[in-house]
Parts: sequence; structure tokens; C-alpha cells
Amino acid sequence: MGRAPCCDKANVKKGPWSPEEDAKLKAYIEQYGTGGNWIALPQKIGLKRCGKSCRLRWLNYLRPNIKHGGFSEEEDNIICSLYISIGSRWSIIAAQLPGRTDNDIKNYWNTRLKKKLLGRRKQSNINRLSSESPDSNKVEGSSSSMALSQSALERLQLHMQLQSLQNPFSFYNPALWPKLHPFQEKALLQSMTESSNSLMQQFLSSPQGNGQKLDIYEQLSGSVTLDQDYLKFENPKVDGLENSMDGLTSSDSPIPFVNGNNVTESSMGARADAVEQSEVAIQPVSTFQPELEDIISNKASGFVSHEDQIAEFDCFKEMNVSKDSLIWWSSDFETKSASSTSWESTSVLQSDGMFQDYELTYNM
DNA sequence: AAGGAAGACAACCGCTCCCTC
DNA sequence: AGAGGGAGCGGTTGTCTTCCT
Repeated sequence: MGRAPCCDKANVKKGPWSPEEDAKLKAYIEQYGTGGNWIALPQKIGLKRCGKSCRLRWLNYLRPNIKHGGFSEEEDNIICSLYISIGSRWSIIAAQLPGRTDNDIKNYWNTRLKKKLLGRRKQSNINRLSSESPDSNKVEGSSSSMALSQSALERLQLHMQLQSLQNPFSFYNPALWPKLHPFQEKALLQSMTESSNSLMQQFLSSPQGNGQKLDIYEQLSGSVTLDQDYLKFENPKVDGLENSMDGLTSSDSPIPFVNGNNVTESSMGARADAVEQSEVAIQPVSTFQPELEDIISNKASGFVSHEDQIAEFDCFKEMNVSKDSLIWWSSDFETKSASSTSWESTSVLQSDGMFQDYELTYNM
């Protein structure tokens, strides 16, 4: 027994809106508002449209101050940074870009930005796969059933692309992971734990880890750069995540924000302790996801050719994105969010509900 | 110039969240 | 407390436009 449809599907018009329909809707809403009921609105003004359709039309096109097209470099950067940080939360991303709608940003991302950033990477992967043995088809096939979402994978790829510009091994180094606002980190962690197997667990279970001890930080000694701002955030309790990381006790976790005790009010020294204690007995994971493994092993073994890295860098040069401007935009994000006057939008930081949303998810 | 391919964008669909009763 | 219904969101599809051969 499904739920009742929101409108009589047989009697509603679909497809593009005519100027007359637009005018009717706009005139009515400007005069009377939506009345808090989109479903009833089309009947009131004699439109043969679904209420949801009216809402979409108003929000995306008829509202005042809507901007279309012509995304600036800054907007590109913001979208990229936020997408990598929090994924396809288009409404949240849109809230940081006054005048932009979630639909607009979503379309822009899907049709342009994503291709711009991932295109070269994918092409190089295709080239490589095509030169591999026919067995690679098996990997391809199994990847279709993998639990890691495409979005998460894309974000991982994008993040690794960025980090590879600065440090080819940085993926293994959480200290070099995006410097995010706590909210963003929550969201990122949430998206990771949503994967059937923790992304974190998988990367910790990289092929090198086959029952051996792997000290990630020792491997990286010398390349670890600790950022005090990164360490300073109020660390949330992340009960759910600990559960999701089977086999890793909280004290084992090399991920600073996983273990609240290590991070809350942590100092550089405390962080260093955590790093020193980060020897983890890596257990193989049977459900290891081939594509992620591929990505990780590429990085770990330096499989990505110098040419690829240059190509990846080129793709950002195309965007006129300087390396400096790719410092994850976090401080900018905080500034903007804190003082956001985002037009008719919900600022991330201002949105208690949003915050609660993530916290609830975390405490589950 | 014509036809097909690719790109861009508008709109729809279905799901989840959240509020109200 | 929980059921019902509207709002909001993200994924997907459809259609129009532009580009390429």
C-alpha cells in the first residue's frame, strides 16, 4: 500500500513552463506568498500543475535574485571543496552561494565541474585498464556491486588528486586530509561510515597490511605537518564510528578525529603521542573494494605516473586554481558561514537543525 | 547543409525528514 | 507515541541546443 499521490497525475501538466504559467505563479506568490501549502497553491491560481512542480519552478527560476550560469572561479572552488568535504548535499552547498540554487549547482557539477576534475583521471585509468590483462574485467564486474558510493569515490579521487599535488603519499596521512570545519568532518565521517565497510577501515586494510603491522605515520615521518587549527576543533563524540571500525579500538585509531580522547583539547604533543601509538595490526578485509584498492595501491606504489600527476595538475591549471587557493577553503568557509547573509538560505553554521541532524546520526 | 553526438539545463520522481494532530 | 501529510532533497530523465563530421 503506497502513499497517496500529492496530486492527480492525470490532470496535471508536465514539461516546460509557459510564460503565462510563470506569470501567474509569480504574481500570486509575490502578492500572497505560498500560504505554506504548495499542494493547494496550483488550484488556487488555476494552474494545472503539481504543487511540487510549482515549488520547484518558484525556487529555481521565479524567485528574485536568482543567478544563472556564469559561475566564477571562486564559486567553482567553493563547490569543489564542499563537494569533496560533504558530498552531494547540494542544498548546503547552495546555501553558501547566494543566488544559486541547489538544482543549478547540481547540474553545473554534473555537466562541467566533475568532468573537468575527473576527466583526465578517468581517462588515464581507462588507458591503464585497457593495457592490463583480461582479468581486469573481473575487477570491473565486482566493482559494480561495491558498497562505496560513487559520490564517495569521486570525492576520494578528487581529494587525492589535490593532495597528490602537494604530497604523493598524503592520502595515508590524516594530518594532511582536508582541514575541515567540525561540521564538515562530521559529514565526511558520516558518509564514510555509511559505506557498508568503513572507508577508513578499507584504506587501513590496504594490500600492504596483510596481517602485518603497518605504521602509517612512521612511513610518513618527516612528511607529517601538523596544523594546530586542525587539531583545535571541539571534538564530537563519535560513538557510531568506533563501532563501525571493527577491530580497531579507539586507542588504536590513527585517525585523530575518530578518537575523541586523543583530540579534544589536544596539543601538538598529544597529537604526536597519538601518532606514536598508531601502530595498527592490519587485518585483511574480505570485502575489499577493488576500485578503492586500485586507487590506494596506485598511490602507495607510486603507480600514478609522473605524467599523470602533471596531467592532474594541469586540470586545475585549466580552472586557474592555484595550489594556495586549494587549501581547502576552510578558513574562508568558516568566515563566510559565521557571517553568512546567504539570501533566503540556511547557513551551515546557522542551521541548528542541520547540526543536530549530523549529531543524531553520529550518536546512533 | 544535414544528421548524429554530446552538452547543458529544466523538470520529474521517489524517498526521507519533520511537523502536526 | 505514532500515523499522516507536506516540504525538501538528491538522483535521474527528458528535451533543447550546440558542436562536429
